[in-house]
Amino acid sequence: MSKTRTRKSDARQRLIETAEQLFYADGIHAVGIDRIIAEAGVAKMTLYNHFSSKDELLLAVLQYREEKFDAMFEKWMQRHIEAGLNPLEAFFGALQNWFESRGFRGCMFINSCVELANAKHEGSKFAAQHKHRFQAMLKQTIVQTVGEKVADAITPAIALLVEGAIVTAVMEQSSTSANVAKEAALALVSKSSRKRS
Amino acid sequence: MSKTRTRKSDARQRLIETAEQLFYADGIHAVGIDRIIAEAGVAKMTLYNHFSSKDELLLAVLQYREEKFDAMFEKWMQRHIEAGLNPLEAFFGALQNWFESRGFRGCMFINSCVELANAKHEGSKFAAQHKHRFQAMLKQTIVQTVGEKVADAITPAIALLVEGAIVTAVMEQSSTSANVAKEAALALVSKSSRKRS
DNA sequence: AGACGTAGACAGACCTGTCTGTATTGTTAA
DNA sequence: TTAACAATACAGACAGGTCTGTCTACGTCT
Repeated sequence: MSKTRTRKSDARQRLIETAEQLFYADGIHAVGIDRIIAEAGVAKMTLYNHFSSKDELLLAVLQYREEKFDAMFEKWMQRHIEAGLNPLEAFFGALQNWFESRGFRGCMFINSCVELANAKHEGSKFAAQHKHRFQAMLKQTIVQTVGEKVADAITPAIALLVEGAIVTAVMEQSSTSANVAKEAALALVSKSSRKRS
Repeated sequence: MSKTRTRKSDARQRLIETAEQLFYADGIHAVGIDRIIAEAGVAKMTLYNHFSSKDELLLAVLQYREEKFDAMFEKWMQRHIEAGLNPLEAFFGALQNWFESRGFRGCMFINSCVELANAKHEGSKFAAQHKHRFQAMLKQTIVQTVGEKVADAITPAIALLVEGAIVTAVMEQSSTSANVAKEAALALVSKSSRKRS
């Protein structure tokens, strides 16, 4: 309760959360160690006791970000489902919520890949894996709406719409791409369902 | 013809082309002035005589990149059209050519926006404008295939497919997203044409 | 002579990561 | 209850490198 640590490793979590905000807002290269420790209120040696390098901190940040993002997205989707939307519509509703959330600056995993500029970097690998996991979640959502067969056929295309909507939301500083993607996804669903029913 | 300049401003062009390659391959922050001038074989003062800052060099690079990219893309499309594809199919063929080109690392304009992390930066603004110009070109392509009415309705969605395909090609280190986007675009076209014809 | 280039030292800021020394905590043991 | 100890955290100097941008002095072409 005094000015030093309060529990086992409060400092570690504070570092991760601070770094996540800074990396997301300003980019990885633009944020130095000194700024992270200053804003986290932590000594430099504490950082290097928990993480062997900035890269390792970044990796912990990405893992944390994935958990946090997934939880946030699920919550938004749930709200739309409770409002009576079907799962796929709820997905795009959540996407729009995200685009309109404070400080939105695109997908941290895409951004990290771009900044790292090296597919072999652990951060890039993790980002690629995240995209697979996210697409798996999207596929489950589509399965719930149109069944396994149709979902298999159209999930990759809808995933492209989603990625495109994210990038476009950043570039245009607008959330309208979520709706464009939703309408296109529903069009693909209806076309694909008709063909197979 | 000696070891110094050969014409009016050979050095300037060499700086732009060198910086373009380096910025695209490794990112803006990761590439320092010293490296650019070393690889361009130019003195530092020559750079600062032509450009007042790194940011201004970046802007010149983005302008050059747009011209170069447009020319390259047109050439690829033309080749597919000569092979008998319709304009929209040719567009996606060119997209795939791009994804498979040596050193492909996504869209430099998206990447710049991500790295600059500031929508007010001149580079970000230029990148956003480029996207509008590129989408206008895409729309003209769609008009040629399905007419103005349908094009108006589906161009934004197809643009999302294209952006998504670019990002996915980077993340997955694969060009297959070009085909996924093409099939989805054709599906949207056929659905939209049927509805209106 | 003047325009344009080269080479490279330099300032001042910032970067990552190491190191020393001190303070506060919880646990263990007397 | 209190003394001692190990963990953990703090503050901040430091090394060695990189960054952008400025400056001087010199070369080479028209």
